[in-house]
Amino acid sequence: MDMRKLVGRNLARLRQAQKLTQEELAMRSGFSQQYLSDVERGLKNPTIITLYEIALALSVSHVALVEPDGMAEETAPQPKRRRAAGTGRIK
Amino acid sequence: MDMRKLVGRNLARLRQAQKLTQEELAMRSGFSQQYLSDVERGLKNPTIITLYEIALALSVSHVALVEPDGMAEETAPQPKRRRAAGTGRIK
DNA sequence: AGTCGTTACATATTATAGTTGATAAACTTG
DNA sequence: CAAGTTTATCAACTATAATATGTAACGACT
Repeated sequence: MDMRKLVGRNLARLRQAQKLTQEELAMRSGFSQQYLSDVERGLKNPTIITLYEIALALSVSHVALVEPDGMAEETAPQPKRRRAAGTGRIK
Repeated sequence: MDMRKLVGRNLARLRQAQKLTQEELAMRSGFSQQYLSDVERGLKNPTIITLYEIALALSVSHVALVEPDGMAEETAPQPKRRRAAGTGRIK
């Protein structure tokens, strides 16, 4: 299950349904057209606040952006989050 | 509408409903107890992948973590996303 | 073919998400 | 009440999300 792809598909579908271009949504949301393009193509892992603000600009519920859309899932696994970082404290 | 607080409330409620400690959820999810504590208290702005992985560890749908929970919204506005960054290119 | 509108691609930078370890504070239990 | 358990808090670090800018590629239309 790839959340980036799911959210991307939902976003693209909802935007197109409203006959909006990415540029128009960009202006409404304050995100750049280039960023929205990446999100729609599943290349970005947005935060929940970003999700909400995009939904707001689209006048839809943020839930609509994360709901399963009935598309067949690919066999590729969900991209994982970041790996291990610093020790958190100077030893 | 503060997404961080909403997700935090949903997470805490669902976790407690399953009688899980943050430590146990931490072990199941691979996130640290400290991080989950921050998320539950609305102090973190997780990405959609993080959202999904927490939901997976809780054996609930990720949608359950973002659904409105009927709590009265505070008058404080949604925290905004990040501000302007670099110029993107050496001029 | 040329033009226009739209989307995709590239790059460098900054802000912040997520990690880690330590530990204080709060809560629960016997 | 003391001890054990759970959650909250702090701080420093690394990885990455988001920004800004430029522009290539694509599709539609004349």
